[in-house]
Amino acid sequence: MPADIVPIEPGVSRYAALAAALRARIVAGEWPAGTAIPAEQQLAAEHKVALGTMRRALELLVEQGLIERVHGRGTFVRQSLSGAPMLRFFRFGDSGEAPLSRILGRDRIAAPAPVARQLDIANGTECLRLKRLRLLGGQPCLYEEIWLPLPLFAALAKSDTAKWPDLLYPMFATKCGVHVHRARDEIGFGSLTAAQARQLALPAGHPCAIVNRTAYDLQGRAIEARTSRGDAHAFHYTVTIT
Amino acid sequence: MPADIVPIEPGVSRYAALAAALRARIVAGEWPAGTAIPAEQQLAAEHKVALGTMRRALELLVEQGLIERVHGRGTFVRQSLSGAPMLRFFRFGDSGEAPLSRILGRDRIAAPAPVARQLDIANGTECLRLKRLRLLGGQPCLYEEIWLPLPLFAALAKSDTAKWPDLLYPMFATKCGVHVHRARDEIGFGSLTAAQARQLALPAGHPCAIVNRTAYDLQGRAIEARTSRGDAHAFHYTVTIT
DNA sequence: AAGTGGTCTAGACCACATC
DNA sequence: ATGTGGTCTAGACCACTTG
Repeated sequence: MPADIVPIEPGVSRYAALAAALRARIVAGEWPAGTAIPAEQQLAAEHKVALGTMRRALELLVEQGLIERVHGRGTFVRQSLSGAPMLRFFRFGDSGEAPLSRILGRDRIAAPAPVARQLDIANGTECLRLKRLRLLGGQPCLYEEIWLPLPLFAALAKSDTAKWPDLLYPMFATKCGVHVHRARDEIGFGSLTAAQARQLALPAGHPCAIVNRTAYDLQGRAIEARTSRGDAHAFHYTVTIT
Repeated sequence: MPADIVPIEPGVSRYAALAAALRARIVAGEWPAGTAIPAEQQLAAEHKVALGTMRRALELLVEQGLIERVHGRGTFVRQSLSGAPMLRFFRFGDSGEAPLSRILGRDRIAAPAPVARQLDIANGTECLRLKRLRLLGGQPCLYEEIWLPLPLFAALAKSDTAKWPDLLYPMFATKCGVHVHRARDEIGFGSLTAAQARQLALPAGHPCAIVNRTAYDLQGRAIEARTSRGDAHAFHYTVTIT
């Protein structure tokens, strides 16, 4: 055991400490998303540990979804969530085309208690509230209400929503420096209000699936609260348990 | 590298081959569920590999949910699925009490095409079909239709259903030697037929969550097809994505 | 005290990707 | 040819559980 590096915390394995250290460097932006981090050999030498120990640490970060390893090429910092993960809960008639997005409204408003709790911010903190419709093949399929805590997302308060891209998360990264790394979705069923139903071209009271999302950045801060509603009959999801 | 043991398949790592071999011995019943398998030291010596290689193989089996390792105690073959995993999709008012089960009907009937496909058996194979109500705090909460392929579950064809336990999977193990190891649940949405609604004490046409399950044994054979219906408003499920 | 799994080392060689 | 991650070895020592 190298004597110059002692485990800071008793009861924490060396590889766990290494993983935490590397995680901090990634979060700090030392290696931006998509770039390669140094080779395991070099990292092991830097930290004066055996190769196997460093590999164990990197394995941990892979499990946490922070990095990806590719045989022969290197180890890369993962991109933020960027696909259209909300659509995975629904089966709309079409091919795998990307959904269009139309912003219906945007205002600044104090976070009500449930949203404040979800975002872990003080009750009444000012937020940006978006109303948004998503369309597939010209047909509206999802109606969303999105809350973004305001000091952080100030850059979005005045830009022209008509020019926004169809996917928000990449814009969060470029315009606000917020990288969505993880999200928790809570699924339930309900029925549409008249206003919601109008947007989705469905009758009022129609049954809908409700997905309540909390999105987190690399540091683990909750940075988005979103509620999405879609036709319950289009909902489907598969889970494997063991 | 020991010369007496060559990898059977080119391109398959030694630890993967070891894992497959151990898996086969577990599936064959050499170590029943709940019992400990030999120590990693002994297994490594038996197979003439280094300790690290055997550990890697055991790690694989842990990932597959086949074994559990406990520091200081040993490595154990996991029990079959035995909880009440269907209830995790629903939030019924009560505490964490175990659900009661009432068998409403049982008959032998040829598998229709969708069920045959689900169970991967020939179209028209004879099956046991169960109708079953599950109750929590005296209130009916789930209505289930269960299909079991018949040569395998013959032991259940005549036994008194009134004496069956509230959980089926442990009975599958004791009476039929079938160990449910993995299950795939497909979640959808629909509405109750008049007959279903009557059983659940809900109005006909009431919205319901539909969980279509396929259960598999250790060998990976599909051994149960089940459709469960419950009040859509009681449905809730949480997923984390990364 | 004895036996188990968990951590760590310091090497060697292999397989894959790129230039 | 070079550099990357993946596999494998043969040890040592530590931490936990049980008689």
